[in-house]
Amino acid sequence: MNEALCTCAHAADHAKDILPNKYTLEAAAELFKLCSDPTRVGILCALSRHRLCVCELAEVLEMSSSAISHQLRSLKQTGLVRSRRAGKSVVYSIADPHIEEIFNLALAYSQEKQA
Amino acid sequence: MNEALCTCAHAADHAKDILPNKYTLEAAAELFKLCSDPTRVGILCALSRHRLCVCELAEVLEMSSSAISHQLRSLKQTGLVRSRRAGKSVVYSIADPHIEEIFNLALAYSQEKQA
DNA sequence: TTATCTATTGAGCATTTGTTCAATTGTTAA
DNA sequence: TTAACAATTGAACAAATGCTCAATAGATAA
Repeated sequence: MNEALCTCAHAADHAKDILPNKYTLEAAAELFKLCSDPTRVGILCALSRHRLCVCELAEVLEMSSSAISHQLRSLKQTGLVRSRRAGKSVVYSIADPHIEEIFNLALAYSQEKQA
Repeated sequence: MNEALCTCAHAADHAKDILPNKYTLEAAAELFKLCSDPTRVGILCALSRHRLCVCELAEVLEMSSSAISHQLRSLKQTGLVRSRRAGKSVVYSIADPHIEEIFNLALAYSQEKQA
């Protein structure tokens, strides 16, 4: 930040021009952050095949309902999942198919690279 | 975890069967985590157009070389970027075009949603 | 050699994150 | 109504994160 200006050739000038603004960078980071935790990845992965209630998700991921519920909260707040009450249960599903596409692409990549 | 078993209908059984294993979920999360910080998003975004050295990146993103260098370290360790020394400078570039694709998809989405 | 520019590294520190636990709210059935 | 199941919430706390600052290393030129 408070450093002497770089004396490298200025490809930087063009890079700076085309860099998306701060808010776009933050929005993209925010989107990725939602997928940056194994628990949330598991939730999104499970929901991309089935609508599931909280306790089902808890069972699938072998975690407490409370932990799942906390994570669902962030996913819902940012519009990645939606919920609907069904009797005692609350059923969650993926809200944005666009996200699902990006998500599955990355998941396939990870699965492939692992092998 | 130590809770009474869910008595919901068992769509959970199938969901559990097709859920990728723990390591795949962690690998996917790890991949997303690298893109989950505005600084790293900015770095990847800039590098997807130009090869740039550390101090150029510092200039583009208006941050200290030290901060940039720290972030480049994680990006390099996980194989998203590569580096090459060029005189006093070290020039970084995107290592994996597959990642670039996923990344740009998410960036476009964020940019669109913002408008 | 010394001086200068560039990059990396590690310690320190404030902030954020993800979980557990306990309490509470919603819904249904006895 | 009361009891049981399902979900949410908030406090607490350990772990991880991302920065700054200062020291160090690498490369080049005087």
